[in-house]
Amino acid sequence: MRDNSQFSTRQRILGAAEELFAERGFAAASLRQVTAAARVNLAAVNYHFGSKNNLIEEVFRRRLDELSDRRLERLAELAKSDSVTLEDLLDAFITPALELSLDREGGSVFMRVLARAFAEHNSNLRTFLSDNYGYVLKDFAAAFARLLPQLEKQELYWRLDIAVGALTYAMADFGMIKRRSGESERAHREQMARHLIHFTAAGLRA
Amino acid sequence: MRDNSQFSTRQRILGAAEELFAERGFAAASLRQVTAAARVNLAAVNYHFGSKNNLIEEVFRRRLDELSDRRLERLAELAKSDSVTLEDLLDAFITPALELSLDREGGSVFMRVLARAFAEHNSNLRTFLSDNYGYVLKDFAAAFARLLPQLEKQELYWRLDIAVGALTYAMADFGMIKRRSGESERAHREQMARHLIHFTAAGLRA
DNA sequence: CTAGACTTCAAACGTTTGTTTGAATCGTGG
DNA sequence: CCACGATTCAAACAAACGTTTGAAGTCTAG
Repeated sequence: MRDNSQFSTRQRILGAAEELFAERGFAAASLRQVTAAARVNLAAVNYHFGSKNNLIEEVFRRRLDELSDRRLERLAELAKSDSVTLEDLLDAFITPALELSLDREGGSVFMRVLARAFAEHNSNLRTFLSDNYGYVLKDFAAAFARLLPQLEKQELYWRLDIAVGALTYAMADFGMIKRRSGESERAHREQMARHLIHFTAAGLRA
Repeated sequence: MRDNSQFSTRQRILGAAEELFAERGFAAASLRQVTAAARVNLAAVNYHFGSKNNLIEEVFRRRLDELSDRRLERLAELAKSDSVTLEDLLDAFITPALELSLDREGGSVFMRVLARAFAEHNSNLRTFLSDNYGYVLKDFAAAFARLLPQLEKQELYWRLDIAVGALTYAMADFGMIKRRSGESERAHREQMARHLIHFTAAGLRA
């Protein structure tokens, strides 16, 4: 359990909600569990966020605003160069997520929350994420298209879809590979990102 | 909504539960919603299954017993041949899932339920699935190891982990690619499987 | 120091949850 | 045709849910 006692009520709620959403899902994590973990009053959620749904969206906003910016920054940097590889492009997408997941304050937990959102097939959440952060994926898709001109559009979309799946699943640590005993969390995640780029680049080029 | 009126109470509950678990998740789908959709009495769940948790496990058992058998059958067939490719092996794993998802009675829905299970990180569900069906993955992993002898064990496990992620995500139809208007569900899913095998084989070989 | 806004708090609201109960109904073998 | 086990049913249980309330407490600008 993270110790957020030095933070404001708002931040403590967001941190506790993030952890419980990752562990139990959005529906199963109750506001009573969240406020107990954050050591704040139950009514604080509705005071600071209005509703549970708004709290969920705020959990995403807090991380995704920065993550999206960093990804687009890296993409913009690559646009200056004229010898961009597939690996560079994947790196621009993955490294910001890796850095977030290495953040001292529960970034890795958030990647699990993000993966949960993909499982919520018809919910408002998908709409919220697509409306607010869909442009990032669109920009990257365009960059991939320029880098893989031999692929038909439809063919490219299939492969990108599969790639996003692999990325989502892996960054959420849903897999069976456990961190080895002597290995730091950081080293484990960096290896994961390295394998992810290697694997996905090959799949896209195939 | 499927019409299961010709089936027994038990089967109707399993069908309705499968659909609602896929759509809303295990916690958010209530027994009242399930029994209403199945048009049976609320108490029928506890009469036939004992508890909600047992119902959840039974939803998996109903599909996974057969799916696991089919996968291992295909794997056994490949063992007879002496010119097995990576694509053959992936096909042995993917095609049974594809056939299940093309089943008349909601097989495609089940793949979404299965993907939900991966998001349940610490729950009993992961243990239940690993204890009862983990041997399938183990057998396939051994076959992949024989086919990719140049890869170190650890390296292979990384790639298989990523491949399982791509498979899970894609077969659950979590991605953004929608079925084209003129295209049948069957054709869409067959294309998906084809791309999946192609992409994953390249990633494993890379 | 006080007025006024901001924040926290315990308590309660009406719903909904999974589960249990005992009676009613069904279906079949003797 | 009756009896008995299997199934279905409406009703109720305590517990947990998200949300609202109004008072108590905290903090800061004037």
